[in-house]
Amino acid sequence: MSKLMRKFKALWTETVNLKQLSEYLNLSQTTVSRALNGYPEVNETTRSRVLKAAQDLNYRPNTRAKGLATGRALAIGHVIPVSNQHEMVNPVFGDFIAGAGEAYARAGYDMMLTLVPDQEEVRAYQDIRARGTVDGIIVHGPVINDERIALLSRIGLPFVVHGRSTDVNLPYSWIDVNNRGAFERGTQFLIELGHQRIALLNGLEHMDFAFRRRKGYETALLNHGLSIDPGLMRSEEMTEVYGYRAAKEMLSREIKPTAFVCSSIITAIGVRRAVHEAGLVLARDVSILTHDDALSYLENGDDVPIFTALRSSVRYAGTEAAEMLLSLIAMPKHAPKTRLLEAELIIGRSTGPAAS
Amino acid sequence: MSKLMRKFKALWTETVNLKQLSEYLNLSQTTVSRALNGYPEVNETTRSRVLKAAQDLNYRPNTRAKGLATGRALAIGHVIPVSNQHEMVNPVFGDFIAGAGEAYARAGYDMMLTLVPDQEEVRAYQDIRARGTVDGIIVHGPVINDERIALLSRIGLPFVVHGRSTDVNLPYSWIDVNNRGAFERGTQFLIELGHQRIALLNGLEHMDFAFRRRKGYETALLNHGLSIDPGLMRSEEMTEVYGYRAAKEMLSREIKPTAFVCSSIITAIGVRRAVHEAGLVLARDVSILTHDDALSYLENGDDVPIFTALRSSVRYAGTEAAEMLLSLIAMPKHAPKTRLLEAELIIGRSTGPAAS
DNA sequence: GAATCACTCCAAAGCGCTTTGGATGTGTCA
DNA sequence: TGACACATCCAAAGCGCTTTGGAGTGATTC
Repeated sequence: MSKLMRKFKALWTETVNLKQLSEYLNLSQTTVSRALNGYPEVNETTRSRVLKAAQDLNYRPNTRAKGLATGRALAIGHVIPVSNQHEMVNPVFGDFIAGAGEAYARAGYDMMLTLVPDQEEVRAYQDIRARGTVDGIIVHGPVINDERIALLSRIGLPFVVHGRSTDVNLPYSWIDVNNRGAFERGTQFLIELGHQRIALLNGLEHMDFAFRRRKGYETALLNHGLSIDPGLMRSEEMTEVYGYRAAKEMLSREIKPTAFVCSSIITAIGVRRAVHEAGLVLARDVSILTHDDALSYLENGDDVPIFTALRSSVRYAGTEAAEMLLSLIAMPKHAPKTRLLEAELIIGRSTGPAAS
Repeated sequence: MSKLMRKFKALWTETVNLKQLSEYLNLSQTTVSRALNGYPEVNETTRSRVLKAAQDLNYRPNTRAKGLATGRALAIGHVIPVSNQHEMVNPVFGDFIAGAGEAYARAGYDMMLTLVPDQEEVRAYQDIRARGTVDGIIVHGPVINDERIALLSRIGLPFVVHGRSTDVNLPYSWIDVNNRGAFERGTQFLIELGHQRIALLNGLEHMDFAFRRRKGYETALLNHGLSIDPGLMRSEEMTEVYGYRAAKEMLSREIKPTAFVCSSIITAIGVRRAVHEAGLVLARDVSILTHDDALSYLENGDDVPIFTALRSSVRYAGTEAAEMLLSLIAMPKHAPKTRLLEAELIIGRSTGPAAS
């Protein structure tokens, strides 16, 4: 090990910057930078010298400086709306992030999180844009007629929506599950099992996904000549207690529903609790069908699914969304991309023919 | 509106930078910068002129440039280890982040997420340090004798651990629940109800929290002259199916456990399913006690808790961790801070006297 | 032999901000 | 009146990188 190298080696845990690296190599910063970034105008032998030295001295380019110079941030923002009334963190978020994170890691991008109270949305997005910390963002939790879409288009920040927004007519990029189709299919499945009184325990219906699910549910009922009974429909934050309470109430009626369609496994678990407590048997007396985001910590059984479910991996959606956004950033003038995922109907042990 | 102002107003959705702002004001960049950052050497009337103009022109300092100049990133990193064997995203993560995010927002910090495969940890942390994207990090999911702590101390990046690491003797900052104390107390509670055969469905015990919980559980047993039966102890990823399977197996034995201590509500839900399926009645035939992270989407009932639980809000822990880290960054030469949170014992409807 | 070219390399400008080290003007005191 | 402090402002350097516009070699071509 040369003297010079030792001198630099001493800095090992410190940060070596481009200047130091180029001094060590007796090359200009220009050449070193080009060698590292794969530009052609540098001799291959020098390039490998540079690469070796960078490795040895543990060189990492400073992200901020690089960003300043290139105008790109090499980071993607995830903006999660937090409502003051509903202080709930979307349980789906962790898995989505995990999926997206993989894609970012592959592409060398960082992931930036911002929690935005829903009154401050406009301000927040402008902030993000102006401060230039990210090259694009993923929009979470779209509602019906979501104004963020117009805003983001206007300020020209690339974005992909996880979900869609009914009543927004601008073109924009999104990835979504076919919620309507899935719930129509699921409901139909129950109808074909002979169920006539099917309850819907939906999420908050100003959220676009929940709105679509209700449409699907209603479509199936109408298609089979069943009437839509508002008394059998609920729309709330999808907690366990919500499922429990709603089911308990409905099951205490004179005329009970024979099946429940839930928007979340967690809610379905609550329904199951109410069913047990009422002394009823699942799949025999009462059927449950639920949407299943295939969350890693909440898998729906294993070989034998617990609940009959409409399954769609939110983690996969995360990876896909990330990749869509990255390619959007790479080709800014490209038309918006969209992607509709189909949910799979999984037959589990929570459904059976309607009790006669 | 002046001509000049209109010219700038046109840029509204564009970004106005310091130079443009200072030209608009006929002031130097220095003065404008100082005015905005509250330095004393600027006339109060000019300062308010500047502030007004910044507001009008919608000026936001570019984060990267600011970071380059100041050496601070104004961002905190959250590093989540992802194991290849266990592709699970910690369900606790969302709530923790929500809590931390609040603190960051108040302090004007951004939040940066990095998913790190566990073989690449050393490299990843050095990367983070060298690239300078964050001023400090929160370490998630500490294991026993976690080598990240030594690494981070060595490279001199401020950090706070969410949890602790047994067998690490360096001083470091952490915030943790008193897992051992909580599980000792919980187990003792069951013993006092007359339970003798108490099963433990723990998380993965190389994780520090799980290790501590087992210690607490064992301590309580030993304190009351009960023996430790490895046949009643499990250590796995805390899923619903895990709880179900383990409980189902144990309840099919000749000599059944009369109570279960679970490390997660999700696992407890699985146990409950097995209990029902075995035709047993909760709290009468079998008791369940669980740790409860008070997750927003998985609340343990409402006024009447479903499960008797050791409750500790992970969201609160997030806020506290963030604030600890921020103050650590503000005062770098300060001694490490530590914070031990006590879990609250909540009596729910899942426990009762041991069946005789 | 001069002109051209490809190949390597470099000096310096610039990204948008902070901050150092003055410069200028104003008031105060002897 | 001059000396000094104080208040207010500015020019320019610097943060670590990329990138533009050459410069210096040999080798090739006519």
